[in-house]
Amino acid sequence: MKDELTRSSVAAFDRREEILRSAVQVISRRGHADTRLSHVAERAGVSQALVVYYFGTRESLLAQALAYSDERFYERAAAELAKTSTATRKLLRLLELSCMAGNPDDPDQPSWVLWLDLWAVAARNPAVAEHRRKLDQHWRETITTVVTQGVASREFQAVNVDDFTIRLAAMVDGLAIQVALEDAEVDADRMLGLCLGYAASALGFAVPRRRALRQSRAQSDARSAAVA
Amino acid sequence: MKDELTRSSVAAFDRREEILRSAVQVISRRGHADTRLSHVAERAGVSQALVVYYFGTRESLLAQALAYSDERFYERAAAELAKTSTATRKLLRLLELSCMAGNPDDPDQPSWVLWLDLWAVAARNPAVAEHRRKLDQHWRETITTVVTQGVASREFQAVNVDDFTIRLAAMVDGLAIQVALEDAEVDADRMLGLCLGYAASALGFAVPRRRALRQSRAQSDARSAAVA
DNA sequence: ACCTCTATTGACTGAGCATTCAGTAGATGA
DNA sequence: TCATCTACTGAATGCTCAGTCAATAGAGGT
Repeated sequence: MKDELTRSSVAAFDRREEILRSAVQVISRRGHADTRLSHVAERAGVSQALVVYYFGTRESLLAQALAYSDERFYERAAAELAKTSTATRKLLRLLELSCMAGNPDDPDQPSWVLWLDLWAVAARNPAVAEHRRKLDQHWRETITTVVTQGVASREFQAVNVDDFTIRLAAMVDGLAIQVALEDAEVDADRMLGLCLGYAASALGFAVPRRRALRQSRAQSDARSAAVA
Repeated sequence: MKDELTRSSVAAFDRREEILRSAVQVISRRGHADTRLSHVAERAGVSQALVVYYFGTRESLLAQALAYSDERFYERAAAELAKTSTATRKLLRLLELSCMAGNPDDPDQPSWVLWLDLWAVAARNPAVAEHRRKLDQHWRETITTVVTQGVASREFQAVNVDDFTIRLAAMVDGLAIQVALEDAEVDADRMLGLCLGYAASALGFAVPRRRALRQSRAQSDARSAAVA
């Protein structure tokens, strides 16, 4: 599959993305700080010089890789939301997506570890910081929209939407840290339960029984297996 | 003040801590990844070789600096708690301490930026991960103890203490990210308000009017000024 | 007076790595 | 068939740094 594309003469526009995907994987495994151009090149099956050819500098490559990774996540979330109708289901789905901390090897399912790097990098790199700010704002707007819809449709009780959104987003981030760092108490399932519980009690809706990560997990495991 | 100690013949045991403090400051400013032994040495006013003499490797120095920084924070928090009696006041104080994202130059008041680095490093370095896990557990136990006390004394309504603790801790971490990265919506005051609001509604106590960060801020500003 | 131990340094080195460069192979088009 | 452009490479280049080493100065002990 890969080789065909590589050999094909028109595959040029794929290269860039292929390198980005490789970079995401390498960063996930080794961390932003320990990611070398040579690692990325090797994983992408190209020369180190080509990576520079496309991205100019290492810093630029890494920044774009980080951006690529979480943009994919938001795209996916948006797509899922569009397929869902009621606000309650939308919120549920949003939280489910947030709680699957994918294995670092599947580039389509970004792992939370990358966020840890993103935050650390954003703390000193203004360009990355700006990008992160935008993504975060976008994310909050997504939540806000869903909640507002739910309040309007009487699925949710009236709340201060801004406060709720910021609290929920923060809780997700905070729990994600625990999951990413493999805390003994908090795994992905617990994380989902805690987020769901908070949202349900703040918004006054009932949590559907047995809404665990089973289905999503099975799905993603299948994909990982297929890839490997 | 510094010079006397440096010149003194018995100051040897200070060196180590002095270097650690310098490392904390450099990491705060430049980030873990961009911290060089030479920077730390320069700031501590010693030779680069001496830093290696005390800490062996760069990695070891940085790990110990991170550890040093947040241990100081917990020590301070514990001391403050001991001075406070009612559970409500204890919780208030805990949250206030969590919400002052100190300026990176004051090593006694660790800034949240360091946590971002700590998390990113912990994701790949098992030793750091282990240390972080312990600290986090300790932190949760602190919260749990206060809440349990409050429930027992009827200051708080009965809750699932474990769930509450994890949620609150996560919320603090998540909001801290925003504060550290200078989000437009969330600054330290807003952070405190949101945490306080959540705790108050979950535990059913009343938030004291006008409990902002003013006093703590003034205090810390004064100290920073004195140091500079 | 001599030894030894500790804290400290300046100067060195060698590895690792991003970036540069001079080129090649193939496609496109005139 | 020649010129040009794009994708791509291998091999240099040169810099940055962590870690080594041999040496010194002073303190304490004998």
